[in-house]
Amino acid sequence: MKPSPHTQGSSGIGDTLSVTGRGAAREQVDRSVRAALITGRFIPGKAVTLRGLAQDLGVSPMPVREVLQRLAAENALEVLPNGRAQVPEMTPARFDELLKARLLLEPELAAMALPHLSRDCAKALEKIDLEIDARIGTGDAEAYMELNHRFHFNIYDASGSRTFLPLVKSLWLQFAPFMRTVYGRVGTANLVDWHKEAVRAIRDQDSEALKLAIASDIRDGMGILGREELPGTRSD
Amino acid sequence: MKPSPHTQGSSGIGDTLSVTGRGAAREQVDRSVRAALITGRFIPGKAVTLRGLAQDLGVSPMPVREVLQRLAAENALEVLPNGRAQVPEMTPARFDELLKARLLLEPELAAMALPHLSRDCAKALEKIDLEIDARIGTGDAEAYMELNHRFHFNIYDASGSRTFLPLVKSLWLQFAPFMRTVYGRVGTANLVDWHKEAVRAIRDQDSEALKLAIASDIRDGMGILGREELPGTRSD
DNA sequence: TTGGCTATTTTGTGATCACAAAATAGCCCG
DNA sequence: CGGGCTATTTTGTGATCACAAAATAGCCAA
Repeated sequence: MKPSPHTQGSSGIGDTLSVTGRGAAREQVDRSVRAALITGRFIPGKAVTLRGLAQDLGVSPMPVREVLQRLAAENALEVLPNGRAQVPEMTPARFDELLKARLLLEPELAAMALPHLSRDCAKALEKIDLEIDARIGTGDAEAYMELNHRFHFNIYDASGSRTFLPLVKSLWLQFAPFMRTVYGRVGTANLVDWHKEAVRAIRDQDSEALKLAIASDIRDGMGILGREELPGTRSD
Repeated sequence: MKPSPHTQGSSGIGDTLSVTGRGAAREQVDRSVRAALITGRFIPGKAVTLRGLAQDLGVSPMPVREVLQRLAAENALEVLPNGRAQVPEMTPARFDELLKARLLLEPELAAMALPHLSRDCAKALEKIDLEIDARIGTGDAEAYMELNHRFHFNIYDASGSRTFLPLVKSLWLQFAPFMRTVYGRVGTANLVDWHKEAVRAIRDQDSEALKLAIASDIRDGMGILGREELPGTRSD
């Protein structure tokens, strides 16, 4: 395979998991592409080709088409007038909007999940956070993003929400690919650990404290970067 | 065509608009289905079939598949484990979530749009609102929903947002099909006209007043119904 | 060497086909 | 007349094909 300079090459997306059943191919493609987006393995601005992905995953272009449409609907991908799909490039305005939307929705979603979060869940979250501490400073941005994602959605998923949860997932798909670019450069260190504060709030079933912890975590996580990375100035 | 009792019959969705060009078929299907959803022409719980829609619109099942995937990703449709797609039925919990999400996002989005709303835009909005007043009391729920949608998105679209706007559009696609069911029964009368208040706020470029007007409009519009329609009790 | 043009290849799109699962209709038996 | 079973039809899914547009590579001339 000889990828052209404007298209995304085969970048280790394929996993040879073959489960037979209804909608198996599409589900496999969906999981693979979503995982690739969350960990930032797609380069913004470079086109992801239908046949390329299909070949990488060992399926026909058909299920890939459907998955790409879904991800485009979630604004994880943008389709250009020519029909090519790519991870949209980040702009200061878009970054500000994403931050604002996250701050509005995620603390609320965490509060919704709070009643469903048992002490065992808190234990599991603490374990994830310890893994994050271990990986921090190693510069392994991909592992950090994976774990951070898992921490947040271990909380959010407990909400059982059918409205807020998809919205928040869409937001994560939008900013995650960009974070990778920056974490690789800035590093993941010197983040105040609001995760521990969140775990404490969950143990105490303290809704307001949890909302504050989540909001602070978002602000810190997205505040570190963005400023030096993005061109132009932001007003706040 | 003989629709089975569990599938959506051909319900006047097709419009014989044929524009040639790249992605023309998909765009036509997309517009048609979205319009049908916004005006509540799909019955919740009844399956919408691939081949049925394709035949109604005079295209192959292929572009319909992609559009349905997109709408499923926006939570406008739900796909059952068997692969059938349908408008999800409303539940009290989902209704509350939709209301909460709208109250969080839409006033903010309107405020973002405010600087881009000229005096001419205010005039256009006033015209739409007058049309609404004319149609109110006639019991024409479909026309009311069409105009109300146009009023709100004449504001929202001006924001140029690439994050909030899609989220809000997704929310509208989720509650609109349900509203039709209720408006047909309750009627569209006795709504306090917060639209006029919104227009005034736009003329004055008063951000806080606009946010308040939008929030109040949402609360009134969704408060009238829901309570008597939905089974079970809601806590607030 | 470089700029612009053409030819080849690649890509998205829409249609059609084959297949298996699911839903429906029809039928027989009680 | 009603209920459970089977046969037919319908449906979603994945693959493949044909075509036009777009992108790339290649080439020739200045």
